[in-house]
Amino acid sequence: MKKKTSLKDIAQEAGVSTALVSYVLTNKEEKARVGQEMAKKIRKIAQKLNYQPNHIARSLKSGRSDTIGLIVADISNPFFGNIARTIEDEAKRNNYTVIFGSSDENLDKSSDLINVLLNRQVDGLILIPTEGSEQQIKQLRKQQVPFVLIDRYFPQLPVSQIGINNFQASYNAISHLVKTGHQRIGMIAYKTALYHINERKRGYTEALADNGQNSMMKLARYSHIREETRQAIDQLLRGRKPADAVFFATNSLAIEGLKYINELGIKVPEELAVVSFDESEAFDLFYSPITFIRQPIQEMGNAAVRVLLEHIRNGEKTPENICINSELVIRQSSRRR
Amino acid sequence: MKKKTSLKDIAQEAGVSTALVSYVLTNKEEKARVGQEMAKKIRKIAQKLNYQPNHIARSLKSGRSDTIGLIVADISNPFFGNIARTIEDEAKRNNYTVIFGSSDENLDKSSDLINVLLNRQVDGLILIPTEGSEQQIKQLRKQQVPFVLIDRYFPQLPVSQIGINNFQASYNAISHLVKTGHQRIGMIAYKTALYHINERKRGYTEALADNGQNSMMKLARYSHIREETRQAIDQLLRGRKPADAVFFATNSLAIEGLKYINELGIKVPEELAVVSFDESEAFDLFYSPITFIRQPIQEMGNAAVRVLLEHIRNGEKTPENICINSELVIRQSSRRR
DNA sequence: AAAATATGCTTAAACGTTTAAGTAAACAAG
DNA sequence: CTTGTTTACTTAAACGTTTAAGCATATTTT
Repeated sequence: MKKKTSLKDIAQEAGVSTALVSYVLTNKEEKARVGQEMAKKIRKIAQKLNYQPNHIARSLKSGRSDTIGLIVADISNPFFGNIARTIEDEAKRNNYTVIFGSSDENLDKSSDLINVLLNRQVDGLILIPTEGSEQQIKQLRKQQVPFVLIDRYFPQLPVSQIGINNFQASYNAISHLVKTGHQRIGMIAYKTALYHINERKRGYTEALADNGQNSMMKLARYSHIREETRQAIDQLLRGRKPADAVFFATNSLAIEGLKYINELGIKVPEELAVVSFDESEAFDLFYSPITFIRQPIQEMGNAAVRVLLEHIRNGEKTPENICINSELVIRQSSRRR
Repeated sequence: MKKKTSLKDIAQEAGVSTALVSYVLTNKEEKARVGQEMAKKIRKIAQKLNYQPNHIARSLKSGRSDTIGLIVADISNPFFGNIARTIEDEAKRNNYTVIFGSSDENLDKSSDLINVLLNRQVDGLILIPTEGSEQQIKQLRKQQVPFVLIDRYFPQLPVSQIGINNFQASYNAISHLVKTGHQRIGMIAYKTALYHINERKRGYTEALADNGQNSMMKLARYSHIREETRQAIDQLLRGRKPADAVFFATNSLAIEGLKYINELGIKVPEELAVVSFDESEAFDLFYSPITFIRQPIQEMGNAAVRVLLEHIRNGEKTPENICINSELVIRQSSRRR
């Protein structure tokens, strides 16, 4: 790679010190009382040599990198991809760059990534934490690294977190299914310690209880999503009293589930109503468009960046918990029976 | 953020110079003939103080950042998300970090991003270039920045590019539709100057010509994908001799198209066979799973990283063009009629 | 006319590393 | 007992910035 022009090159060409060049090119001419003519000359030379400041040198000096690290749980899931996108946009709007990595729901990978990003001197982190990463989070807190969690959160940890009210969203979705005449509503969720998922389960259970219905909760492991989602559906539909509706806790579960429902030739919503958390193009395309809970991705991403920059600039005084409203988008798959 | 421990801190504690510490912690003790005891002591102190090297300082010294920049066309599209993922994995395997941005198919944004990434002293770039970005590419070449293009390419430019044989893939897909008895095969593609898309069109046209069928090509603009895809379908299905099959040039087009096909109540594949480029979860979920052209994302991503690192390490002698085979995944939506 | 101030620049140190070159002491070889 | 070699370290410069402090010279104030 061709060597880039430095302040020194410009200084040489202009016959002045690098300090002067620096003052001019960072618009501190006033403060540094640089002569008008010289300023003009320096700028012209900078232009001619196509000077671009070396961000690394600047960072070393300033101690800031104007970079934030983003760790998502799985970048191949469009939900996280979209979060990444809004975060990148919002960061850029604030003159920050994003370095990112995907933990792929893996604790070691997540730990590695945190280290890599911190070594690159990111000014702060935005995390979609993996199951079991409390220790990593606590460690960050101890090191006083500015960071915020997004999407997933740990209610017992005193750290800044951005999310939705998973309990309420779930409760509303189930209420909707009850109102539309469904009497045997199953749910398929992950077997996990992740709080946000368990809140979704709780919303389901309480809504059913409040309506005098029994819970039919089935769990699948993330690592065995295909087989265990299928098993779950088999169990829900088996027996004398099969489910007449199913609520999926995430888009990935719904997609696996719907594939199987298709294979079984089960008609949605006639035989089985379907509602899912999260969004997916596949939901639009299904012959009976799927009712789903839309998470306000843009607001979440923007809030994460805003809170993080706040922490970076003012030091983390007090954690900020932001809960944004989600929306139930009602479509054909949960039509009144 | 708490100040991290530096070589100086360790040196102080050990009562030696920073140089010695550096030699030990970069495993150059042999070469620098550091005493065994002292080496041990230094390592112990480093451990105790949880020393993590400052990557920025190292970069400034070495001129390398061990970072590669990635610019994708649209991170919210899972196709690009998956490319990003494999690139990040492969880069990490080679001890490189990825900084990324999404150009969102926008020339100015792309130009901005290139600048930001270069200012951060990335060692090289991987680009999914936007339409009309030839000038930016040429500029990079002139600056002798190591870079490779992936997915999209400019055949007339002497730069390294990774892609599939779009012409052949398209030709095969159409041949398959012909073999399965389709006689009026339409195509919906973007109105664009992007070479890879136009190769897909050419594959379609030639395959039809070789089989004595007439072209029914419809174009939509990326910026008006919804309306114009619908128009295109209307046109294909109108008239005395409506299409009996349609070939979509990308997954986004297919998804828009299929939504409309659903709305119209057209039965796939009985009334209309469907084949698409690219993959999508929605294709699996469609009541009649969609036949599609699977791009070897992992191989592409790995190749991009490999070629880029090659260029970074050895200087770009001669551009490398890599063409990887794609695969036609045949399913129900193109069943024999 | 001396003192104060303004103007336009330079010097030098610092950020945290790396690494070639230097040095002092211990030891071996002639 | 000089000379040479080895061992174990230190010094110092460098990467490209930023910025406080310094220093002439010119101009204004008293």
